[in-house]
Amino acid sequence: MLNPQQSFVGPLLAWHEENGRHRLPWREPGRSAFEILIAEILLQRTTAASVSGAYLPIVARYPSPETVVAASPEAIERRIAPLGLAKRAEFIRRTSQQLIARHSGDVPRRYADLLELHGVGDYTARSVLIHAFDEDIAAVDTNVRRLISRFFDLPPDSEVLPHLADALAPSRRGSDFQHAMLDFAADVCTARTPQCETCPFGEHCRSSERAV
DNA sequence: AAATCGGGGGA
DNA sequence: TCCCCAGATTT
Repeated sequence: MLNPQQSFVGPLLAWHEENGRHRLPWREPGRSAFEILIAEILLQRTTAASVSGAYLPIVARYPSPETVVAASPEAIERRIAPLGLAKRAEFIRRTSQQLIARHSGDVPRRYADLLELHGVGDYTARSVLIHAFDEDIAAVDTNVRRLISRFFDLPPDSEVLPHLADALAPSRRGSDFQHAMLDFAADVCTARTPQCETCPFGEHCRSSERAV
């Protein structure tokens, strides 16, 4: 019985290197913490494919909290409306106000400070820490929950799942690991018809014996 | 704890 | 048509 680093993390990172969605615009090196925060808010309950079309014009027009606050709320909402959940325009506006008032316009590096931002919950706060500040932790969204619960044969609502995901995050590769879990769950370990036949985990997946 | 927000895409 | 999507806020 291999340990999870050998049976899960290693193959997952290898799969990601070959098959990951590396061209998504918010993953480009050099993105500011604010641009990453905006991406994570736009990605809430919204497919990466959908956000990828709208992201570049938005961060080009609103690259900083100051530019958000200076703009009209209606103009921001018009750009977000095609993605659904249009109240996220107000989330972004209020969060930008908070960043200016309490953090000198910068994105804070502390989890507790991030959580206080309007529109930022546990997942988004962790995502910013992972992708903007290189923390080796994990963020459990619907994709990661599905992947981990299947691979380790745990109930999807298990409370150990976030702790397990954190423990699996490899040193200095938290961002790659998070992207790998998201991409693999979106492309192979999908919600409806997972591609178990071609899954690189094979029988290491503890759900592989059974219909998933 | 449950309701609500939401348009877009895949099966 | 139904289900799902890098969740969080409100009730």
